[in-house]
Amino acid sequence: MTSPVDSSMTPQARAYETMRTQGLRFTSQRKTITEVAFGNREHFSAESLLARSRRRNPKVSRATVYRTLAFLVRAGLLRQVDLGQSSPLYDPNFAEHPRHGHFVCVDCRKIIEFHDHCLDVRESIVTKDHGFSPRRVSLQIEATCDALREKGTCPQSTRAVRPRPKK
Amino acid sequence: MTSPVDSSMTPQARAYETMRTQGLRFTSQRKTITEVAFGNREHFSAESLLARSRRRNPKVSRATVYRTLAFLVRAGLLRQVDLGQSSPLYDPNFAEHPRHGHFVCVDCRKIIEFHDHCLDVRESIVTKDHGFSPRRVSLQIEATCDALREKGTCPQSTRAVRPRPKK
DNA sequence: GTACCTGCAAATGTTTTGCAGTACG
DNA sequence: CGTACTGCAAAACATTTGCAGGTAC
Repeated sequence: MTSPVDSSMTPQARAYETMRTQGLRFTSQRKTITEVAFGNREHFSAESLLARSRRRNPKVSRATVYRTLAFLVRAGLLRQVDLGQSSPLYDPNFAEHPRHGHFVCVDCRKIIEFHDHCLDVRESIVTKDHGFSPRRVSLQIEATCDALREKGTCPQSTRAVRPRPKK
Repeated sequence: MTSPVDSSMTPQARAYETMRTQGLRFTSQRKTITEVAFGNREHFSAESLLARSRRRNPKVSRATVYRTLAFLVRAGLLRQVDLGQSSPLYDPNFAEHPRHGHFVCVDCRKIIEFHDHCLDVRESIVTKDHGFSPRRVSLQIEATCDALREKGTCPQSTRAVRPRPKK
């Protein structure tokens, strides 16, 4: 559930604000974990979040990482996405782009985010047709990169790309 | 990868045929597990598949269930779907309806399958626009059941429904 | 000062694996 | 008959939890 926190703020600021609002304590561990989680746009695993957090603040424990991840997901700031890895990833771009889907490149395993308004509309229509009201949509497309197959290099392969603006 | 086995056969027959083609042995355990997996259209967990298989054939072990599940997924006959449960489910309808998505009712947790050709088309276009060729699409929509909210009962709630025919 | 939070380590739950014995073809 | 397959139990993981001590407020 999204809390009633100003959505124009950065996810990191919203996390702090939500803690304050709910009377949760602002510990150095929570600060570090939140900073690292929203420090860039990459998707990350719990384990890599722990490793990166510990580099900044050795006091961070695995248990606190899991507890903070659960909080951030509950707060609607982070989304757990399952892209076929052994453990789920967390998507820090969810709060700012709640409707994007993911391409997973079958060749290089890179994750590319995308958004398409027509898909949103059609998904909503189909859902209504079946007597439901949509709450959360999760679309993953495993795909091969055309440029990679033709030229042997994958132009997208550097890192996750920001979703295109809505048309 | 789908093997070069006649796709007009039932998934169960295709499983046996694939075993034969690959020179794998046709054991009573594999027979039981395959029968149970494709015995109805419900999605199931590894653990429930084990329980149901053992009811028919006490010789079935947990290890063999996991090994056979991996084989059936590799053969393209079963699909692992992650619908937010603690462990993944397996979808026996995948071979016959490879393009369907899933509604997950937020209220009753029931899983309803659906298919929409317009979505297929739009997904394909979006993927191509980004320089990819789609291989596998996975669409889950968490939703609330309108009838449930209005009348207190969920008409869909009996069991997974077969996808609608393409329009 | 006192909840609330944390780290630790043990518990949990799921899936995988090594190995000695079994049975399919 | 040989080799692939199986069951068992242990191992390997990922995640959660109980509890004693620490700390934000």
